[in-house]
Amino acid sequence: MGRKKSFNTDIVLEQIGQLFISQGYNGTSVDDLVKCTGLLRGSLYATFGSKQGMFIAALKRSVATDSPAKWGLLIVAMLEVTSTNQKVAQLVHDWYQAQQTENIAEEIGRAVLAQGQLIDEGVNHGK
Amino acid sequence: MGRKKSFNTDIVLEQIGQLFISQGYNGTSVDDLVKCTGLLRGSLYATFGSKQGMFIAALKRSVATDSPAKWGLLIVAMLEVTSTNQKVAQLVHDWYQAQQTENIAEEIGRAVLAQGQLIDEGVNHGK
DNA sequence: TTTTTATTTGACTGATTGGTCAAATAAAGG
DNA sequence: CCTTTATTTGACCAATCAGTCAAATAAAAA
Repeated sequence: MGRKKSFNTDIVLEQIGQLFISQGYNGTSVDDLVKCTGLLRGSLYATFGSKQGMFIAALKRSVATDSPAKWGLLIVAMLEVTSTNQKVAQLVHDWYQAQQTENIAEEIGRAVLAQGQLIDEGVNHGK
Repeated sequence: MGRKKSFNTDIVLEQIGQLFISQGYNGTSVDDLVKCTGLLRGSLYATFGSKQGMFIAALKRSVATDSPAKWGLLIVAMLEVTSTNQKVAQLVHDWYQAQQTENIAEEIGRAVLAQGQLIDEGVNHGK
């Protein structure tokens, strides 16, 4: 019943996540998200409710699907969103508790260095 | 000659650095910096030229004095500033090259986890 | 076909952003 | 004291921000 959605939510969340990773949360405007998804503001707000809703949806999906984007979004969350958004703080906390990765700190650190263009991501770290 | 500065630049840079660390670069407005330093916009701009100038001055000082704030500012730089500011990219790059810390990635990762309130900073990491 | 429901469209808003600048103020030199 | 130089003050500005909403559109239900 009613009109059909004209886009694939998973693809849109992928695009949103990539933009948040490359520009940060506060460095990304809703206008930026409009341009990168090809949707209009109204559709984005109708679907996700708010900018924080867009971020949370992208973060949830990346964690749920264990996407590689997960690390970037979790880092952005910890540095820019956690302190002002309880829902995100909870999500990150829950992820951390369920975490099995051997050395999370090192994994995160290398993602940060890669974002800063100091190392190439995915390169095997020499002892 | 001329009027004397009414503030201590080192103290102001310390305050600015702390705010950038806790709120991120784009999450911190010049109004925020005005409030936290007690100076007025005009004085901040007369001294540092721009918001980026304020960040760079705080980053340079923290690296030069090897302040503990160094890690937080370098992380904010890598995630939010490096990609749009060549001067900051150069500063971060130069720091990385001169770097001697054994496992930088792990050090950075733990600072990120601490910012996200997932671990306590300075706690000795159990194997 | 008509009604009902869901989505799209994009113009609009009030608040906040980084940055400017003329006037006021204070210190030193003559 | 008067001039010169440096800093402070805070009102102001255009641009951008996140968010809203009435109207248009499209699909299913009756």
